[in-house]
Amino acid sequence: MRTTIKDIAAACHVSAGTVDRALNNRPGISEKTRKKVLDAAAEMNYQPDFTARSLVMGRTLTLGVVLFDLYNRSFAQLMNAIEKRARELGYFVYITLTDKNAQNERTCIDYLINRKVDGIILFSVNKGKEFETYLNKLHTPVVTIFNYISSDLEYIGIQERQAMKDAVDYVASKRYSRFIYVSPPLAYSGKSNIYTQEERFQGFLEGIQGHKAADPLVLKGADYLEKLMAYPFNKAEKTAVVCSTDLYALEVMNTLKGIGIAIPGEAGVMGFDDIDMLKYISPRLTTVKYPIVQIGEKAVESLVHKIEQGAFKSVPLLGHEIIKGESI
Amino acid sequence: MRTTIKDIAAACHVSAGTVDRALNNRPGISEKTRKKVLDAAAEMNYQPDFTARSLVMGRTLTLGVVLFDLYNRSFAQLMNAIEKRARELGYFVYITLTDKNAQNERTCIDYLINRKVDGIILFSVNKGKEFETYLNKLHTPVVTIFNYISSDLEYIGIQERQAMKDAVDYVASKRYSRFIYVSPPLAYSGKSNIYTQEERFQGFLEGIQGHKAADPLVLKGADYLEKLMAYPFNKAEKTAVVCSTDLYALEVMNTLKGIGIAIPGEAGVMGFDDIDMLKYISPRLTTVKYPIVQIGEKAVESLVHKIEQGAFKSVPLLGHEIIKGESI
DNA sequence: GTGAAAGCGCTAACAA
DNA sequence: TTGTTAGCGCTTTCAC
Repeated sequence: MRTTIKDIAAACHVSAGTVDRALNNRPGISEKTRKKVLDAAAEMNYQPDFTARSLVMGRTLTLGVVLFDLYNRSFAQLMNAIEKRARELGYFVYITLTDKNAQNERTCIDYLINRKVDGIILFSVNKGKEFETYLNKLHTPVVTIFNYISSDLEYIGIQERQAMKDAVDYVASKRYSRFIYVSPPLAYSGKSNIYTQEERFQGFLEGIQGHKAADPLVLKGADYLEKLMAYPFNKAEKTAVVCSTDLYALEVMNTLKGIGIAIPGEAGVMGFDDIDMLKYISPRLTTVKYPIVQIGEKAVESLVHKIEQGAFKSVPLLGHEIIKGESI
Repeated sequence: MRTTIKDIAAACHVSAGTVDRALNNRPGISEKTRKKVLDAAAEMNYQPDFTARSLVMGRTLTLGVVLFDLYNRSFAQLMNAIEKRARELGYFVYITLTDKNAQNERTCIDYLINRKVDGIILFSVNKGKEFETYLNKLHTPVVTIFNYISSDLEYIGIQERQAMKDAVDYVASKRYSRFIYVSPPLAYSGKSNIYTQEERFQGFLEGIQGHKAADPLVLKGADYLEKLMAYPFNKAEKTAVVCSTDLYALEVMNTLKGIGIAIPGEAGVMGFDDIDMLKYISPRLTTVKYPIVQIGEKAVESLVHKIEQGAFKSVPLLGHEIIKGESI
């Protein structure tokens, strides 16, 4: 059996309370007994049982993360940052993946609550009043990232809309007269929380409004590549394909290359995310970069602040930057 | 306050024991009271407290994963697979990232133990007798992946050596007369557990032995790209650059492109891992594919089998396959 | 079939 | 300064 506080108490001929005082640096104990207990604990290789501690304290020193999956590079980087910062602050991390399934997401959150996590970092596909109420009744702090849910909930992210608008401005400065917007998730509009995608789309619309371009072709849904192949690209009127994430942009580039459209000669491609793999891909994708690692870190910090100090450390929307590649 | 078993007991005028019997489908309770309790529980929105249950049962239904980081694509895919399978089997997953720091890794394992995880999936940088003893004293099942530690510990992986040997055979079939091997982690030989890297290297050595090639240039350490640039590539004697992972292969390709060496004209490049990003990169990297998702799934299944049935579900080394690209 | 009581390992309030 | 006691919410044993 593992050494318990009782074993130490017996070995030192003191009570469990005293052992607790020594072990956890609590006041009201003499240096002498403290040392005696500490020595015994070390010798007996005592390791505290967090399960028991959690039960009595009602805290677990654990954060729950609810994410779609780890396929997207950004998610992996995000998760990495969260785990790192959390452990620096003394917290463990439960990772739960929802596969973008709303029902699944609810189950994940429920389970995290049952396991008494001290806080939750939530990248949600759920949204709406009912869900909001549910979250607020949790009595467990939640910080949302990327997909905004409501102003009642702490949120950390970037100015998605402005970022995409800036991207479009940049594209326009390169004299493109026709625009295609690629964002398959928009097909889930209304059904799922795709706030981030919707904001980017709005930013795109606002962006092209400023420039006298033809009505854009908007590609929502999984068949975007087929639609793209049917599009009449032509050198006289250069077309810019603006994508809501780098992954789509890469697919677009592959497809265009496949049908012999020169990039950026005939068509320009704009991404969003600046995933780290881009450096191996040519032409270098022009994209929007934002501080994904910081988002993870700030989310943890704000959440822990709430847990320990009672209030979130509110974080202003973080900045972004156009990475000028060769694809536009 | 959350509804507890006591609340239900009070509401139903029964004892806590009876509620427990009803809730957990235990025998020794009439259908009538069971229904009454279940109804009350549903109505009162009862959610069991895992912390308390864990304390008394000594089990947490939680698996701990110890990984380097999530930067490598394969790790992210692996983690994704582990979480998915684990939750299918009713387990939650603690993710802990070690940054390849041996000390850190020990701390992670210790903490996981204190939190009473039911099992650990370990991708270790530690190794050696002392570490082995430590792991064996844990009384918590451990399954190791990739970096083999000892035959006393469950291990899931592929035939790394044979896989690299096959890769070299394939390369040789393409009439390369000179070989460079790239594996920066080999610089940590002896210091860190780099079993996987060492096996691949051995496979490489065994591989070229069969083919009358000149002594290979082996690039260990972080300066592999500089060394590569200084290498006298020449068209008459084609050189194959065999890399221990795709990430190095991509760096190599970037560097070679940078100095104007044609691939595969002057130099061939061979990878290992088949990360999913390859499909966006040209020339298509020739590489070795292995079932990373399966490794994650099998690790979970074997571990859970051990936890629940008392014995690991021993898994034979999984297969691999050469993906024929255009880089060799 | 059900209730009462003990206890998992720890913390915290109150006595001494 | 120290010991004692009473839980945290649940499971489990043993009476009845």
